[in-house]
Formats: sequence, C-alpha cells, structure tokens
Amino acid sequence: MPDPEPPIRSQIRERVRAAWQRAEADGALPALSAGTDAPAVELAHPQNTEHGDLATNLALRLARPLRLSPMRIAEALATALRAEGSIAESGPISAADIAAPGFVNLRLSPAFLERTLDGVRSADQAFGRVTAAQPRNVNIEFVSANPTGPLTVGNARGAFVGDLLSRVLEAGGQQVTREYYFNDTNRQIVMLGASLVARRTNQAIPEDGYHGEYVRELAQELPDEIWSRAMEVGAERDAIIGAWAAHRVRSGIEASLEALGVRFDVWKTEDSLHAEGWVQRAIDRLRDGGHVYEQDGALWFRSTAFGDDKDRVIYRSDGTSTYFAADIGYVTEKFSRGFDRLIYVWGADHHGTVARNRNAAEAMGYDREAVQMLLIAWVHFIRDGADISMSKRSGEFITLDELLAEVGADAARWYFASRAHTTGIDFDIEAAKDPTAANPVHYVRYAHARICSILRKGEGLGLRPSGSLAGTLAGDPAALGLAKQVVRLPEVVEDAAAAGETQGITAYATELATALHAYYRDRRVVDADEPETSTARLALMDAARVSLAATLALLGISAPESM
RNA sequence: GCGCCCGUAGCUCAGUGGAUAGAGCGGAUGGCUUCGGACCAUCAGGCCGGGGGUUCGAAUCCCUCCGGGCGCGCCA
Repeated sequence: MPDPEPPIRSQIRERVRAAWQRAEADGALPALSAGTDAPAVELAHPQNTEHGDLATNLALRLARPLRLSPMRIAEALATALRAEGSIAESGPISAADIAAPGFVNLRLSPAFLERTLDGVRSADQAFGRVTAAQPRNVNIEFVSANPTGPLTVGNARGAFVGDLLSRVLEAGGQQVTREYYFNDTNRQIVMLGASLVARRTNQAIPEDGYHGEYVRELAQELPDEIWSRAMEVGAERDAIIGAWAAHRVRSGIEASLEALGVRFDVWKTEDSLHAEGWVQRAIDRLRDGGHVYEQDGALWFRSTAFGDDKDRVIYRSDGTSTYFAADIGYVTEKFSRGFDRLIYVWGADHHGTVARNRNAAEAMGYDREAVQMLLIAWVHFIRDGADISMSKRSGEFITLDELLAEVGADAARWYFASRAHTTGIDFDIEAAKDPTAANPVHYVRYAHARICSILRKGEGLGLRPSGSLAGTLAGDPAALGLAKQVVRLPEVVEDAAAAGETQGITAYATELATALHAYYRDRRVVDADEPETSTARLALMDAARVSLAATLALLGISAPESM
C-alpha cells in the first residue's frame, strides 16, 4: 500500500515554512540569531469562519526573537506565500489575510479541495490512515482482569479504551500488538476454588471468597471426575478446582470481549512467565545491577533508589512470589519481543504500582519513558439516577454481557470514546440506550445511512457519482463547507494518535454529520432534470460517505446503509 | 498527613498557550406538496471551584486554598 497522502494541514504547514524561508532569503525578515530555537509552525482551524480555514500564529511567535511587530512579520509571510506560488488558482491557498494581533489567516482553494476529495474517494477504506513521523512497535496491554469471574461493567471502560487506543495508534501509523494478561497463579484462584467447594457442599462461602451467582453455576457444572480427584489430594483441593473454574471463566471472558468487538493478539499467563524463566532472568538482571537485597527473609527491589516511597517485595518471606515479581518478568519478556513502547491500561486504583514498575524497567536498563501506564478513571453506572454498585466478590454486579445486551456495543463504544480516560464519568444507561438521533452515535450513523439512501436514489435514476469533482466546488459555499469537513479526518487521526485520546474523533464525527445534514438541507442532490449537477453532487456525497464510514470504522462502530 | 487524577452551561462532557470558551441532552420558538423530519434553524443559559503569579495573550503553565475521586500492604 502506498503511503497515504499527508493531512492537508501538513501540506499547508510546509508551504508556510517555505514562505518563511523565502522571506528570510529575500531579506524581508531577518534570520533568527544563532542559538535561538525556531518556533514550530502551528496551524489551527479558527472557530470564526471569517478567520479563514487555517490560521497560523507564527508571526506572533517570531515577534520577540526577531524584534519586529507581529503584524509586520505577518505581512512578510503573506507576501512570501504569494511569491512562492502557494497562493494561486492552482495552489492550495486561495487567500491569505493578516489580522491583529498578528495572525495569518489562510483559505483553502476550491481546486485543491477538489483534488483532495478525489483522493479521498480513491483511498476509500484507507482514508484517514496516516504515516507516523516516528513509527513505533507498540505493545498495549489492557483488560487483564483476573479469571475469577465474568467481566463486569467495571471492566468495560478499560476494554473500550484499550481497543480504541489500539485502533487510533494503528491508524496513526504505529504497529500495535494487543495483549491480555491473566493472573492465574495466585491465591485468588484458590479462593475461587474454595468458593466452589463451599457451594457444592452447601457450606458458607469464605468471607473473602466469591459470592456471585456464577459461582453456583460453576459448582453445578464442575465435572465429577475433577471433584473426585481434588477430594483425593486434599491439600491442593481448592487450587485444583480453582484452576478448572478459572479456565472456564477465561473462556467466558474471551467470548464477552469477542462480542464487544475487542480482539487480542496475545493472551499471556502469569504462570508462563515463571515457567519460561522470565521472572528469574529479570531478578538476576536486577541483582547484577545491585538493585535487590534480602531482608526479613524476603527479597526486595530497591525502588526508593529511583524515587519511590518505599522498597518493594519481590519474593515474600514464605518464598511465594508477588504480582510485582511477575510484572518485572513480563517487562523483560515484552521488550525481548522487540517492542519499543509498552502501554498498560490500568484502573485508577493501580496507580500506586506505577512507580515500582517503571523504576524496575529503568533499573534493568530499559527506557522508563517507553513504559507508560494509562490510569482509567472510574465510571459510575447510573440508572434512574441511582448508582449501580459493582463488586465481583459480593456478587452484586452487572456483567459486561448484560450491559452490552441492553445498550449495544456501538452506543457503549461512543460513550467511552467521547470522554477523556482521566475523567471520572457517569454512564447513564437509559441515555446510552436511546435509539434515536438524540443519541450522538445514532445521529452520526444516520448521516451515513442517509447518504447511502441518496446514492441509491441516484442509482435508481441512472445517475452515478462522477469520476472527479474537478471544477464543481468553486462558488458553492454549501459544497465547500461539507468538503472542508470531509478532508479533515487525517489530521484528526494524527492528533488523536499523538495524544493517545479518542474524544477528538467522536467530536469530528458529529461535526461531519452536521455538515452533511446542512448540505442536504441546502442542496438537492438528485434531480433527473439536472444530470450533470446531480452526478457532481453525488460524487461529493460519495466522498462524505467514505469519510463517515472511515471515521466510524476507526471507532469500531457500525455504519449502516439503512436504519 | 503524603502522592496522583479531577473541578468548564440546568445535566453529561469537549476544549490543556491564541481571536467572541464549544458540543450533545434538557428548555423556548419556528420550519415538512421536496432526495430518509431518526432532520434543520433561531434563542435563553458561563466571575471555566476561589485567590495570587508568569505571558503580548491563561479554562490551559506555576504557587496557594477549597471541594471530589483513587492510592499509600510481604493484598490483588
């Protein structure tokens, strides 16, 4: 696949940069004095349309180092843009205005937009993908819920955020591996086994055992042969039954994620990290560096040497390993696979473990900046104004499957994609399941369906989108307005990938849908008496369809052809 | 007490150095002989938690206070 065309913003940025250089070469602007960092050329979409399609504050940024007034610099930049040929009928810019206190406001030329839209249509499903300035091989680990019970609504946000982030990074040109980590060796599994045994024998479930209805079901499904074997060995009874149950639970978790449209490339178990020697190798490595010591019979990592509050136990005094032991083995294992960036999507309650993990990575010689933890803030699931509590152990919770059955994957995806992961949010179940266009996700999906309907209408009259939009936008503000929204997707993706956030994409999707509806209001697309106009407008519809479909695909949300 | 995150319209949330702070919902008003009215348009609604500072320019950066969440274990 050829490299995608760079976002329009990047193309214009190069023009501005070239104009700046020309202004310097022509003597219109002095050169920056040695040792002064050149300011970046920033381009923004002004909110006020009178300020053009793209605006740069470069003159304002240059005023101080050049000791010139911003307006004078802006004037020189505009003149240089003209001299460069960037402002011309065939150039990308049709006009450059300067405005106080020193902005240069640029307007995109219709011919440039027409060419870009033709490119959008031929890119089709690849539209919106961009090339990364620094391509990375990224490992992103998320969900990683222990196999002690079904996924709950509490796991929903992490699942969607991890999936959405993966999609966005991929579209942004990164190579992404999605990974799920099962803690399958610790005492929670034993507790799960003990809970099953209690259910099976009608005893009281241990206080810190698992009380959910699913435990009763698992106890009933437990094969007699497993039961008999576990009873024979006695001491290992709970562990054996727990292991069986964890295996069953894991299958359910995988099925739930599948239903969400969340897929993983690698499923890793804690057990394998020990068995394959990764934990031991990591500890050896730390020991070689003098980063571990023994005290009170336990093995400690000297985390305080890297700024942590206290040192951290790797092996307890009873010889058992902590989760942290597996964590450091896992870091080693991940880096051994060639990743140069590790992302962990964790619940906010894990924030206390961030420092030790990054510290250990640094101690083992890795770049701590390559190890990033995303802490996902809590979600309050609200129904009729009441908070729905969730606790896997108490057994009072809504499963992820139940949430999905009620509100649907599309609506749930949108809900999480449109909110920053650092912010605690209220998830109103009644609002999310609203099937009408009052729900933004359906408003956008409807726009796509509407376009498809119009295309079908044209098809029925023998009118098909023309091959090129050349010469059809100039003088049509309605078409230009829609076109400018359609072509923005690549830069929206670029920003989202750089920030590791998805809110910008849902915001863009809404704006694009609004632009489509506005165009629909102002222009009749299909008119049997005006075939030439119709085919041109159908071509614009086709470009809008591509952009809407690509945006929704990026979010993992369906784009129906009819609703 | 210490650390991290958060505080923006009635509600749910965007915006993290630029021009008059935005969207959706909710509220008010208006628009269908017309390609899908699941739509569109207009209006009302903000000392951006308070105060101080940095800057030509602050919701955004720094300090401080207030309020909320989460953490501070040889638990996970």
